[in-house]
Amino acid sequence: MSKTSITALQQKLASQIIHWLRSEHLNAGYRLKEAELAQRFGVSRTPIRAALLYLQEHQLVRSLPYRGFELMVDSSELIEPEQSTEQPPVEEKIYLRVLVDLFFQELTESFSEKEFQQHYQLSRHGGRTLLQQLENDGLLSRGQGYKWQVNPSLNSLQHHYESYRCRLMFEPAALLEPQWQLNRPALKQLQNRHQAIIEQNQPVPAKVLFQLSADFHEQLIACSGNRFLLQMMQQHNRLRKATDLISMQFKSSPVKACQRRLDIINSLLAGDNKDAAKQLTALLENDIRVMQDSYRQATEIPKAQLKRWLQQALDE
Amino acid sequence: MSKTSITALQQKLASQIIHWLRSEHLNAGYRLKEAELAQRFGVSRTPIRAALLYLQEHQLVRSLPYRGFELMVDSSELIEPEQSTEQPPVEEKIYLRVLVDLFFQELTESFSEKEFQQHYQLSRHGGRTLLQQLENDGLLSRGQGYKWQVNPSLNSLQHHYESYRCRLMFEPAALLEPQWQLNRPALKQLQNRHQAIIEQNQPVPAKVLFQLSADFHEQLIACSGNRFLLQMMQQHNRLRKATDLISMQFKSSPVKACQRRLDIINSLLAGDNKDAAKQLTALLENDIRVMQDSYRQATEIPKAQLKRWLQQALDE
DNA sequence: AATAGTTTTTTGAACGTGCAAAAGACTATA
DNA sequence: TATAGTCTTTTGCACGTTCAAAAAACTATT
Repeated sequence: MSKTSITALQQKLASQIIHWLRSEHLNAGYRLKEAELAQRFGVSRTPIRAALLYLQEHQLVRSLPYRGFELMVDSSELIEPEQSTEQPPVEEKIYLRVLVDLFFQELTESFSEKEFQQHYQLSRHGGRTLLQQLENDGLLSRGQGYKWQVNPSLNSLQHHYESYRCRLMFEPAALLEPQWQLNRPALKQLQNRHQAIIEQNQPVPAKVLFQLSADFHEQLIACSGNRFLLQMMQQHNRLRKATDLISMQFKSSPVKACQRRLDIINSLLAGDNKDAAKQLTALLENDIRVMQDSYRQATEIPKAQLKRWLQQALDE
Repeated sequence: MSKTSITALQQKLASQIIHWLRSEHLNAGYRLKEAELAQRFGVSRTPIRAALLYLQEHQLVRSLPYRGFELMVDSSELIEPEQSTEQPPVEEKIYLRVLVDLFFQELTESFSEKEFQQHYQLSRHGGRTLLQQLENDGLLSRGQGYKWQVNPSLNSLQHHYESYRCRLMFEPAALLEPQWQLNRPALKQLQNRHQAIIEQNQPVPAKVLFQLSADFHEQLIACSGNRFLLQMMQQHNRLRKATDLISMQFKSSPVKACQRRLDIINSLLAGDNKDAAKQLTALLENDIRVMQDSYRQATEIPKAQLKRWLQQALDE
């Protein structure tokens, strides 16, 4: 089995093909046609072909020369082959490093693009892209001349406070939108993930807890069908990751947090959005307090200690 | 008087210097020191020097060799020299063209970066930047492979509807933020601009009306001191420009619109934010109706006609 | 005719280069 | 010594080039 290299697009297509097969309940023997798949997923035959060859390597399909590819197992048994080295995009990691440095005020308040690149060991292109992203998210802004500035949040407490005030406006409101539409399967899934954590009474990695929270908020907003709100929610999730992970070192009552969210999910599943909105408001207000407390406590703890915690939370 | 070329930064610094002189009430004879100014504005001496030479060309300062520059008029009489060719950035014009094409559904739903560049006669770099901007604003999104897609707003009515629903959540709420702080001079200025239009009973270019509306909403949000909200408001102002200009061809009751906004300004100046928030909600709800009506009417009018109007509105 | 195999063309990300402008070091003059 | 004048280095933008991969055209096989 030759380890053919595979690009991101090809990976993605392979995955899409599998999901599609499953959603159509197709069984062994089904003939996959390159052209058809290419059309369906809006790409040319080239990457589809590569994806199929990749699936063939994993014994999921078989090439019938000049007649297409044949599905070799029933779709119900299809399992997406793990990508060899589950690569959490390097990009994101560095974004997090910047957030951390901002939290610890370890980014000189004014610096050039080059300094930035070197500090984070980025290529010129990568540095540029990241700076743009950070500017977009309101963390940095172009200074005069060749300078970049850390946005004068002084400490980033103010920044996060503003983020929460903003969320407090649109998150509960989103649930009450006339166009809001329950996505039952997605919510059920969230429900399960929460219940699992509550029941299994063991410690869970902070990273996982954060992801759960992020997915929760994002999913709720997604149901509003409003792209602007969703985009905004994603931005805020990105921003709060570093501080939230730090926060968790202080409060660490994951069960309680899960329970709050679970209550909201249940209200939504019961169709009582009004109640859910109220609970969501309370949840956010509570989060603000926790965040502010964390900041206060963080000042009383040696930086080195905090960093060690954070590093640990990110690694595990 | 040699017409020395001047960069954007130098222009900006010249302008900043003048504003600073005015704010400090400095008078003729004051000695401007390069190093000091450079420090104050966070740049090196090089661009400051260029800015001062530029001001010298306009007889506002005079170089005293080896001893600095001398202010030649009292700051109260200082007038910022007009930049020769008031250049409304080309970039923005093309952004608008794209908005228009989206409105008229004249952008094939899927295209490559190159096609885009060629269609709008952009350099590769310019095209790239613009696409990124449009992606950021949620109008386009990367498709698979080499494709870009127009976001499936089908018609962009839905898109604008979502934009308004979003604004309806955060604009009135912003006025009620505890941190909201009246910026009296700015609001007074807005008040004047509105009154001028109401009193002088002549037609005003649609472009000017739009800018007034945009500034109004932006200023109100700016008082909340919340960067996220401000950023969002700016995004939405950018997005609605094309459709609003078209809308104005239908309703064109600028006096009424100005009066509504003026009422809100007055409420705010009187310190009654609660009332202002209510009025703002009503205003936005009204705008939604107008927008929807416009779309309906637009379908009944030949495209060519609509385009002529729009072009006119943009040109005048 | 339908479909895959093969080849050619097009695309866009990454990297390099040149240049104008900004930053910074050094010098000259009051 | 304080300040501007001059020179050198650094910076980042715009543009060009390269290359893997996607798109598209063409050919071969059933």
